[in-house]
Amino acid sequence: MDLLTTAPRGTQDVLPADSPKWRFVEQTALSAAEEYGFHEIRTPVFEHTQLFLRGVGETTDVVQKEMYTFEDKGNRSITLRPEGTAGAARCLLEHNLHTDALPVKVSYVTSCYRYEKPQAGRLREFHQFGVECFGTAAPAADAEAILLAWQILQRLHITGVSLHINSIGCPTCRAKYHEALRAYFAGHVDALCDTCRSRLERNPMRILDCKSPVCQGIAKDAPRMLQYLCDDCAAHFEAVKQYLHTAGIPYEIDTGIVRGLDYYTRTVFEFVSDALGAQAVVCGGGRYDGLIEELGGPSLPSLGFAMGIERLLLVMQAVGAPMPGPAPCDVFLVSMGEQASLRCFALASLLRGQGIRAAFDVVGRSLKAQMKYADKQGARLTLVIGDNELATGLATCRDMKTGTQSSIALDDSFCAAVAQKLKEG
RNA sequence: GUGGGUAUGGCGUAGCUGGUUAACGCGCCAGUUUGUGGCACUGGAGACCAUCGGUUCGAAUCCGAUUACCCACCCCA
Repeated sequence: MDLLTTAPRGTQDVLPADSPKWRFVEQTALSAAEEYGFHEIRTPVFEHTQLFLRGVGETTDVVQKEMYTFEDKGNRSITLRPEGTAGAARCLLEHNLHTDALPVKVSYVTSCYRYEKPQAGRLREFHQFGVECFGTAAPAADAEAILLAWQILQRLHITGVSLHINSIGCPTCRAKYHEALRAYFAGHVDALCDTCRSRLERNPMRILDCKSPVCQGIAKDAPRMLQYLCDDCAAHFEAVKQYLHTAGIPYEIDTGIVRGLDYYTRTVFEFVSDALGAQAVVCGGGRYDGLIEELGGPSLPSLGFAMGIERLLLVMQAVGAPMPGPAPCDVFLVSMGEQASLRCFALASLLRGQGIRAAFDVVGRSLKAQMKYADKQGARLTLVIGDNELATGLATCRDMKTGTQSSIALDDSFCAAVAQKLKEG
């Protein structure tokens, strides 16, 4: 393997042909969020390791085996962010944003880092668009965030996604439920698969989601979280569903949804695509009422969600959603000879000053080769300038679509004349 | 971290019962039009067949290891 010409495992370059797609997705998400009152923040790529240990949870897979953690030269333990919420929460507390009118609503586009085994839709460096809404316990906020996610998917023309929601309760009722689950599965320990047996202690809710037919058979009759929700949690969940109903968003209750990050409480949701393979969750989020306090802040019930940009792009590709490509050249100035080249150089600059995408030959190619190149760049117009044109002060203008040619004066009216030609085309 | 698959010029592929100069399409460069693109035709550049090692008189073709990618588990965006 060539270390100099091969990017590290699980990373991806975004090439010129694709960057417009990225910008389209990011801008669509960010501006939709803005309509909902979420304003962009930018936080560091790395944070103190401690933040993620506390925020994400020490028992989670993400923290235990997937973080890029290192010591800097000042012997501080530093970690490349594995997700966006913890950093956003830290930012909120550090700048006392929560002392302003609540809720505080923020959005972001960030790169995240997780040391995982890469596969389709799963990278070591990946990008998330996310929003966080700090400081409200009301179910309307849950529904609003879900509606925003839904809106973004619509605007990206992503079809074939379904919304799955669940409530995992508050720490109190969840603990009771875990007990009930363990008691139930204890009677079937021997039949469970190896992974599920290890899940029994760590996270028994995961067993409900096991792919093994045997485990599924056992899990079928297991108690459900929803039965164990305390009155407050149950009422909250009901209200969220009511808002969703009002918004006309179709959803299904999926008791298998258990977010893998410790901070989640009550509402959790996922948007799942039917066009992707195993990594089909395109958006995931939920409520995290205890996180801010866990980080040393005040009690500040909050929620948020994140979308994987690479995954969004994959689905868009799969469902044939329209995506922009690189902007084509408007005008290509074909030059012959050194004098003409100097003139084209100046003229191109003038056109660019008017917001026209102009290019000229910087290779020294033949007229024919320049024409060919202009065509490849998608130029709508070519302007040929050689000794004749320099002498007469009239450039030959060729419409690349129709092939018709005309003259454009190389005087003060030049830019306006070119702009007019472009408008006609 | 576990299991399975794949690896040939820039891209997509053929060749793979081992045997002289590794083929095709697209792309790139040039010519057919010595001041004009898109089509067509002609020519050209570009690959020690992922890497390392082994079997053999001889390997892109067989074997092993490594790496990367893909798929599934796990986990998640």
